Amino acid sequence: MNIPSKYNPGQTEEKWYTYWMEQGFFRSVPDEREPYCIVIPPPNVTGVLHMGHMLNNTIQDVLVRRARMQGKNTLWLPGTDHASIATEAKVVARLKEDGIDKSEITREEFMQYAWEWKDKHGGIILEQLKKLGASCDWERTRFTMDEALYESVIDVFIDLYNKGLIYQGVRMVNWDPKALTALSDEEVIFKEVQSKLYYLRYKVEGSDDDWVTIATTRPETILGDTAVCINPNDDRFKHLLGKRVLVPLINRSVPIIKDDYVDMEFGTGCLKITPAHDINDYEIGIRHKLDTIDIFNDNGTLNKSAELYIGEDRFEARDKILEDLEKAGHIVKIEDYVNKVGYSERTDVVIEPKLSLQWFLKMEELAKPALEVVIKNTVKFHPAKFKNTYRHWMENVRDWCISRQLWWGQQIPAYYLPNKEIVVAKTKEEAFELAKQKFNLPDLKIDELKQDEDVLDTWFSSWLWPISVFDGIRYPDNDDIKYYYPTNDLVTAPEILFFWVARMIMAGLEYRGDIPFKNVYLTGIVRDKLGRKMSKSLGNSPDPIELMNKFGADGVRVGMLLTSPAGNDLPFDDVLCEQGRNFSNKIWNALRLIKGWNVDENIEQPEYCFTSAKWFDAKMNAAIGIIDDHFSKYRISDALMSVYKLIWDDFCSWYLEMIKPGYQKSVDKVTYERTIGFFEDLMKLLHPFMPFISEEIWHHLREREKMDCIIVARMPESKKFDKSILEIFNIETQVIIAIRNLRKEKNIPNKESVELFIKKNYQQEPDHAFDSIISKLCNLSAIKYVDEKVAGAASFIVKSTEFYVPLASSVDVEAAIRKLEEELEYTKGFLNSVMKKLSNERFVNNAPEAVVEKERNKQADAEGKIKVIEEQIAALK
RNA sequence: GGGAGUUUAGCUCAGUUGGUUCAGAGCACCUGCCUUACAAGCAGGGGGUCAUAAGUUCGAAUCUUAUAACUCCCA
Repeated sequence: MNIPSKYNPGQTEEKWYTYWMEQGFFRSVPDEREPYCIVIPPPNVTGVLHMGHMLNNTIQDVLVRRARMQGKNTLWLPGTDHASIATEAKVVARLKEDGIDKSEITREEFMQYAWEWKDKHGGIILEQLKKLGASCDWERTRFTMDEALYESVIDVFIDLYNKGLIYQGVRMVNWDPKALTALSDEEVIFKEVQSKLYYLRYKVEGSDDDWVTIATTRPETILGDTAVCINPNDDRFKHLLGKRVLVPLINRSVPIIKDDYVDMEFGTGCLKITPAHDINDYEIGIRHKLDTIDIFNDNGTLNKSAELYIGEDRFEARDKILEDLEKAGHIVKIEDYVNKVGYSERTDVVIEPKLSLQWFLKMEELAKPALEVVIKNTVKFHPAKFKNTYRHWMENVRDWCISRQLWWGQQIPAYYLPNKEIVVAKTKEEAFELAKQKFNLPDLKIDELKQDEDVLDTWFSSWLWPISVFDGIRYPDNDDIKYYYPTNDLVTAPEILFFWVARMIMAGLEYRGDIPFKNVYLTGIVRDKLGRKMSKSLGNSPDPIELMNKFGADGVRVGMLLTSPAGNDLPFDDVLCEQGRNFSNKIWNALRLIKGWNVDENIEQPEYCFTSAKWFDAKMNAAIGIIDDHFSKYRISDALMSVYKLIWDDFCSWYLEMIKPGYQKSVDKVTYERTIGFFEDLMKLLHPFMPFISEEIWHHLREREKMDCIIVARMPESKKFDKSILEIFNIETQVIIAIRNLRKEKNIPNKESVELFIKKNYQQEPDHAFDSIISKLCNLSAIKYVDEKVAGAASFIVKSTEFYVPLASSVDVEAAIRKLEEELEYTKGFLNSVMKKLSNERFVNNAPEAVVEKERNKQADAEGKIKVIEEQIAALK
């Protein structure tokens, strides 16, 4: 057999992915088996694969592959969302390149362009996920604008409207003047900006020279002022109460009011109130029944209500008004000031707080049960610390603004009548009939109905995802939804805990009467080595595809998982993937070793092989128990590390070395078969983490039938095992390590065999089980059990057993004594600490029996050892 | 300003109801080895006042309180 000494993942990975697809191993349809289902957090159609997706989807694939190997009917359902703002921005930009302005084309034409764009670019991420090994059922790929999902969104809107949960209202929204749409709070990024605080003076009405000075960062908004406000406890301004002031330049008379909101320490203690353009001012405006003057157009230019600078951009207007205020003598002073300004996540322009008519969904009633299921652990969060954050949000939830001033998305099914009334219905025809009936308008013509121009927030599609992908909104009793819902696990980032996870729980409870998933695994954020978030602008994100080309998908998967406990950020470093690649190579070489052996059916199994196999069997079963436990707690990194150590340390470094036949010797059939069996089980344990190399090895180990693939093999379960052999082995390894150290110290090459004498003390019976193994690993020519100390030999002590290795060269007695004395001192100190506990009556009386018993054992061990050491020292002297 | 979380080896993190030699793992580091599977490797080794202080307890990395630093969410 000619296997290269370096594993080459590229070809192997592509080969197996294709093969799995051909055999339909990812496909799932309902049957009698227990289902296991994950719906993918739909990536945005505008995106390309980044490190966050890599982490997230690697974890999902691990869970899915494990479930599949546990014999469950496993479905990982892939898909994408339409990302209305981001996609529309891309499409608009593309049209602009072609010289087309969005305002010049119809909605239908625009939608056609958008669909073309989506068909061309929308599937990139999903294709990239295949390279990672994602075992999704691609036949079930869904998109939030697919007909079924689109209609589900509309149905839900109508239903919630009819339940009185959806309403239209004027609200202060985050307005993006470039995208011309409202944004949710989560889509606004606050940045610290070096700006100025302008102190402006307003003349008191009817006075000659009385002035009030206010401070503002946005002087252009004074044109929308409708009051000046002071704190009721502020004695400095008491004399002003009841008076009015004139807004500079336009001389609008506005009242002076008092409100607790005003911070007496900040600025001058006088606050200008612009209800149309500041959320806090808006609330004060409501409390004091102030006028609201909106001075901006939707695109951020000033409108007629501003009286001045009409048609100019808000920032140009700021420059101009400052000049004019200066000339008119209204500027008192200007200070440097750092404040936080909101920017649009999508277009990066400064957000304008703006009053606008939007559609809202009432949250309070929906939030209550959604909070309860998390508090009661019906939906479990991993890690659980996010429960607190979730509760805090759900208890302070605000109504959800669900309308967006865009075209790409589900158009709101609300129709306006000439009489300004609104009807909500699925089609224009239905709306027409409804309108005639409801408002008694027999003469109404269908063309007089005008549908709301706006679309729904993308999250208003995503929150239905675990239901709508199975068409469970339109057909609540279909086989798929009944079988797969509730799904099992959801893997996502904590950043979207609220506006996605929470809302899915609400929708699930509302439309299925049941939670959408049982477990939520929250990943961390992938950062660079310096702890910075990966971003395009910093250019600090590696290209996942290149990484996979360099280290193999298996290697990158391991790299992603090695340092990513749930909920913790992952400081990513290439060396992690390198570690993964090296691990692949280690496994590969274990295969090379075993496949290089000559198997001789005529030889008996040697004792050392029998014992080695017995030990490894126990070791593996113990490890399986640990791995299962890690998985049950969603400790994926720990599970991987357990598999890693089981393969590398226990299997390769210990077991294979133990059974490895000598140069040009053959291995017996029993040992060989046993070893192949172990290797198979190890590959099964590894498969969820490293699907490709494990499948490749699986097929090298034996000739297989077409469908006999590891991806559908049964995961080994922990069987009963002999614990005592593990304990004995631990002691034996100490002996082996001591002999290796001895060889190193004394410069005895491994090729040169030595003898080992063992002196048991305290009537202990020799245990020969591992003698042949120690003999092999340490190249001993003989092991002899003796009753007397061996003079002139190097020695060491394990527990209270003495070991002697006679050496050709003379033993340095001084050094030996020094070493023994050090050990004696340490052991005495240890005994001392044990005795302290045992002589403390309160310890003996209060501590549990088992704990006291253990201390007594420690005492006996230490005393025994001390005696042995002392005897050795005496003998040497 | 309000809330939550974190702090253990150079780095990233484990450490369950306080109780085994409990101070751990991986990586990194140091030393010696190209030993017929693997130098992408083998064998061995060093390294931490468990953020600080006080308290509870027979016993504290673990529980309590205070302090400090950092992170996130909300306003």
